[in-house]
Amino acid sequence: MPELPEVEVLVRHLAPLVKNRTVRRAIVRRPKIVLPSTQEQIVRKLRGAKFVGLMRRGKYLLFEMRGSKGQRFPLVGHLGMTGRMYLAPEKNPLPKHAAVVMELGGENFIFEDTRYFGRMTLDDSAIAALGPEPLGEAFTAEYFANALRGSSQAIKVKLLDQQVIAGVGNIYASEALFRAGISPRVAAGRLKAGQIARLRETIRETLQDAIDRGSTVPLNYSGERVRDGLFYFGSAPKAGDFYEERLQVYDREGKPCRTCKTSVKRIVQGARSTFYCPKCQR
DNA sequence: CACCATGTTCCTTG
DNA sequence: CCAAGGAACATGGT
Repeated sequence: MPELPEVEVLVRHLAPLVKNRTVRRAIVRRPKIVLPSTQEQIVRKLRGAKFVGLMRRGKYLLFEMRGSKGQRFPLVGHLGMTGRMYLAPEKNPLPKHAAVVMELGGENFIFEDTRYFGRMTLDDSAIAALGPEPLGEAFTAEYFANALRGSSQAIKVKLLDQQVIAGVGNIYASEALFRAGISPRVAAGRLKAGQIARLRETIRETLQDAIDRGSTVPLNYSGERVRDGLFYFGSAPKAGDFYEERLQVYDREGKPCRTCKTSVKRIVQGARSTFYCPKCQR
């Protein structure tokens, strides 16, 4: 579920649910998930702590906590590839891959992650290393041009560099390049000023559209499979029963480009799939 | 069985 | 030292 838009939607969903709640007890079922913190540190620090606020930075969730002695501290979450966070009734059995559980009284805050690539840690150093927020003011065309200058790396690969832009992942990188009409294989440093400005725009549009359309997973696990906006590749439930096409190229290998009908191509860059239209993307 | 998967980090290579 | 490429991590779906 995890690129910037998914994390943003999750944060908006979770923030009012956790605000002012107190952690009675924290359980670490998968110690790897809290690294570089230790299981003991997490358990000790979270006992009696209260949720003060919740923000997103790149693909990270930043929980602002107030400890039992009044001290503020950050709790940093990352969903990895398969992480999910939600509240569930305390009587519910814990899911198979529950990595960290916080008992809130009546409900549990559950961080489950089948592949265990995610994080829930007290260490916030990763945040400082991130590039600007693509939807924020610091992400200007000038900044972007500067960040790309001199790089021989393919632009698609460059877009995944969290030190350049925070939050773009493998799906939206392909999507933004399609919208900009730019080939994913061009060296980042060879883009013209106009293309860079255009790509900056399409990155912002792509991410904002995804946020506006809602979540890619069911966010509410506490009821009977309440699906407040479940969709993923290709389609999204709208207000009615209709499904709307969501992605233009990602995971559409061999399917017709929605613009020109040319077959969408899949290539591998940096050991990851890239999808693009060879005709629309020069 | 083979291959693929929304992410990040670490190792190797040049 | 730096940039770039690719494997590793761990589990599940097709």
